[in-house]
Amino acid sequence: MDKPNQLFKAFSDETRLRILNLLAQRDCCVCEFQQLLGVPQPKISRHLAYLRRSGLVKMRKCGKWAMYSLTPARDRVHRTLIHCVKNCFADIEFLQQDRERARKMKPVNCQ
Amino acid sequence: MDKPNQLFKAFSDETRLRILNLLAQRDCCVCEFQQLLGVPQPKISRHLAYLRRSGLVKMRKCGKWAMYSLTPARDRVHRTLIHCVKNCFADIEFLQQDRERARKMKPVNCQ
DNA sequence: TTAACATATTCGCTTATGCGAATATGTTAA
DNA sequence: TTAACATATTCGCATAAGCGAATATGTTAA
Repeated sequence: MDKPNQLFKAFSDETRLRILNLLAQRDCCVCEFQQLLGVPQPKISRHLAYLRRSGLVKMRKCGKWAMYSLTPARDRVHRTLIHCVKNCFADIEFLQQDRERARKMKPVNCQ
Repeated sequence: MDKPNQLFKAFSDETRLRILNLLAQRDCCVCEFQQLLGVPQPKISRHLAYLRRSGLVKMRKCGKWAMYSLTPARDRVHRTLIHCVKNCFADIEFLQQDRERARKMKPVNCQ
């Protein structure tokens, strides 16, 4: 994953974009993505693995949960794309709804 | 092309990214892309058609040439991604080399 | 009108991508 | 230790994406 287009590719799938959109708001575990996005667990895990390989997210184990979060940006492209996720989606309804649902959901009990 | 991930997908191919990178500097016709990128003409035309369908570039006929240029950004994501092309590629060598080559090439004679 | 140039598109093929189903692994709580 | 929970991975398949070769179309200049 050096080629800049690979980074764009990581953002080019709807499920991955929804995952990144949620992570821009707060850390989540797999079962939270599952409930928030209404998507089967293997599909979530697959895309999280892709994002991990792309260097966009990292995972920490926390009891029986796997907590995912965004990594710090490595270069300008990375920084800009994450900025985009954080700031450009206000007018995209389904992404705002995902965030709203996350705001209402009690986060997993994990320190 | 409404889904935001479709826009990222347009940037996720190396040839298309190189085309957009050149267009961020100046308008080009197909035969210029061909020389500047060292890529077969049908491949260039195919990716330009893709970018046109994505609403990222527009074309004007000019004699026997087809001059391509970036379209004005329609929304925040579009604006941010174009900004990224214009400003984030300074440290990506092969994209800078493409630009440098374009700077040295005498543009097509077209008003 | 013919030749050379510029561009777009079609075709057949190969590879990449994404998916659901099934399954494996690891963790916690009873 | 057993059951329930949480997550990751494998498999087989379907579709998408990208490619080169060939060809079609349109334009200019001789």
